[in-house]
Amino acid sequence: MVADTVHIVDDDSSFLRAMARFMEANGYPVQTYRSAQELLKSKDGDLQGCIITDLSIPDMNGLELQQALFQRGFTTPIIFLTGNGDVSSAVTAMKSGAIDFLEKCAPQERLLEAVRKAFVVDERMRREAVTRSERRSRLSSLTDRELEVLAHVVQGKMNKEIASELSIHERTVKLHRTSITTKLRMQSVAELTRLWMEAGNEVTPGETSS
Amino acid sequence: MVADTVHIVDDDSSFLRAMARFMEANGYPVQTYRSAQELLKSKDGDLQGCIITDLSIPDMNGLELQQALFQRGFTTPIIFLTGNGDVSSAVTAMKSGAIDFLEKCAPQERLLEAVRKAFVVDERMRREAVTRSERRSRLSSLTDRELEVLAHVVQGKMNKEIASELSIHERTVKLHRTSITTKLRMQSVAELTRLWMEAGNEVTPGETSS
DNA sequence: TGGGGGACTGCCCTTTGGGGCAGTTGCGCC
DNA sequence: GGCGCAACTGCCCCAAAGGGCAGTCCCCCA
Repeated sequence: MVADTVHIVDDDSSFLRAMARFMEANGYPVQTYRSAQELLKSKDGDLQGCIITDLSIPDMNGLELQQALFQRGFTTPIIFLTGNGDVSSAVTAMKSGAIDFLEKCAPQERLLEAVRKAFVVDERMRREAVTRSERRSRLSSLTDRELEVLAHVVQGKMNKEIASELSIHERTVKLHRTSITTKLRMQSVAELTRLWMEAGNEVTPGETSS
Repeated sequence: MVADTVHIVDDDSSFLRAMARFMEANGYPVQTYRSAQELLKSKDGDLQGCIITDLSIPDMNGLELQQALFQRGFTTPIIFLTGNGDVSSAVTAMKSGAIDFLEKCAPQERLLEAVRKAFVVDERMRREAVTRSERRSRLSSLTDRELEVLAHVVQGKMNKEIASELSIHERTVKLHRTSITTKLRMQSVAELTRLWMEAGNEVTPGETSS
């Protein structure tokens, strides 16, 4: 798949061609689809870049397409471009996270601006997803027991506390900790805490055995 | 100021009265304003709850009111309710963070739903702002030097490293650390790291010696 | 002019963390 | 049955953290 493509969905093929030419003229790789299904089926991996769709397309309307993409886990930013837009649809689309909702008569500069913004958003979300999953996978290299110990460590507990709460010996806790820091290549509690939080984990206080 | 009020802005006084009655009938405290200025001036502290505004009000339009509130630091959720809405205004409003953009002919249930959502959002933002500023103020009880040391601590550096980077003695670093943990009432690096991050500070790697 | 606070140093002690070495147990797998 | 792996324990050592006590500067403020 080509990186950062403008995916255009519209059943009006002359409009589709014109829009494709316009985007290409502005330096964007383009892929066109005559229906929502066509787009959903063509998902080779994922859709990178952004989607420009008409509100009323043959099989499902644009809002349904938006939902369908969302449910399939796509986060590709969507720009609605429609001839017959109404306030209600526009609001629904925006609530669901659309980048913009333009009428076909809108100035081209508005559209280009939306595309630029969409690309920025896509890039950011993509990058965040990568680092998040990278952190998750690093954590998943730990055994269950090690994760359990780590959960206590990031709460700032001492080895002896962890030991008593897990009903194991302090020496064993130390052993898990060295294993954790070795696997994750982190020496300090501060780094572990950051990794833990940035991987999206919650720091649950638990019972502090006073 | 009364907690969790529905603030209604509209220049049509008969509509304003009707809407006020409707909201009160649904159990919400209400305050009414005949213009944007009236709302902006009446800000006794801050506006708690949500704002329902017409798009076209005498002095400034609803979108301008939204901007004005934003610039004054208000985060009160806004619901637009308009008779003559167009797609473009709706999109602008939603982009700027409006909770909803309804037409006056919309079913009342939609409006109530929007108000409920707005209240939830307001409550959440308010709570987050409180904890954030609470954390900030706790950090601000530290001296400059202590903050400097803390910045190094949350990077997971050892006392001797911090000492050499600040060109002071290790004993002094320890001293600052005890002062920090005493003032903040936190014993562990993990807790300090969390506080640091949740207060919105960045953990700047800095130069790791060696 | 004296007092208080912040930053700093030096000595000395205890607790905690980290880890080497040696060993046991239990589980799954070829 | 032998092998690897995870979990676990015990002993021993060193390094780092934490902190008490005593003291020095320096600056600001009553």
